[in-house]
Amino acid sequence: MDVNAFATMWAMQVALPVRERGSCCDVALDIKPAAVNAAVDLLRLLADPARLQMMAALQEADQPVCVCDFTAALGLSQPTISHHMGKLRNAGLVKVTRLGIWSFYEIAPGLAPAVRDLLSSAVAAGQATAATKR
Amino acid sequence: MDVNAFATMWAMQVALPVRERGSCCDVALDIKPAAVNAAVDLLRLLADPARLQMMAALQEADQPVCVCDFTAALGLSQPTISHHMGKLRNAGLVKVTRLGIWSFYEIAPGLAPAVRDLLSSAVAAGQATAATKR
DNA sequence: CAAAGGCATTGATGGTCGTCGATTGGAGCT
DNA sequence: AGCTCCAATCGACGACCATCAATGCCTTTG
Repeated sequence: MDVNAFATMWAMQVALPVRERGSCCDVALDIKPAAVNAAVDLLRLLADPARLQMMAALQEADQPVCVCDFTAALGLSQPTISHHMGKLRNAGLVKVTRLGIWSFYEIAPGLAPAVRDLLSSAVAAGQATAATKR
Repeated sequence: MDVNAFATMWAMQVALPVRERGSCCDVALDIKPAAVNAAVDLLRLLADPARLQMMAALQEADQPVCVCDFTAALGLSQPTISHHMGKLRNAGLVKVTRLGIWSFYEIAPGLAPAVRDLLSSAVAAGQATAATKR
């Protein structure tokens, strides 16, 4: 039942189907708290321009990417990039391999497909809303 | 090319394919800044336990949901719920219809499918990572 | 009309996070 | 050894945000 049917019943003075005055408060929050916290942590990790762009670039890159590449591409200082990478690395989203002086980052091999889908959906949704907001 | 081939070439003292000392900094950040900002805004909206659970509940609900339902279900004060709902409403994610003294919320009818996919992916990724972290 | 209930708004507060400068630790080159 | 380069860590500052108490608006009920 949509809200139009709701309003129609209201106009017809028909009793509300479930809810009456004072009989509030029954919603189905059927997601486990642990899953909610995990989802929120993932979303907060991606909810940053630098981290989102780095993750998107790593997902489309066919080679591991050096840190120094990101510093110039994003216009951020090296400690900031390292700080963001540390968060992604600590969360298990990326894998680092030190090679000589450089540190090369790539998407973690064992990353859950759902997380990859989340990343893809995020960029797709961003492009969609950016197109409509124009 | 994966990082193993990278390391192999390094051990064999083969010259690095593209990168040499001092020739850093070339990555493809092929996402428009507007899309990045839109995606980040969306992610930050969903990166909150209350908002994520409310959006997930609205997406699975077959009826518009009253505000008072969320206040009790989430254990938050009424101004806090209203504050979160104001953000979701301002972003165009939900639609509100006042009916008497109650305000009923539902997913915005014209919401882009990509955004719905993002929401679904978020809960799926949260459940997946919560299962692996166990 | 007066009272009560539900929701939105405001103001204030405490905590979190992004950013950068400075420093440290390695690794290669001379 | 000494120098240079890159990356990670530390400390600090500034901004943003989630939360709640108080208030006001609107609607319904008595």
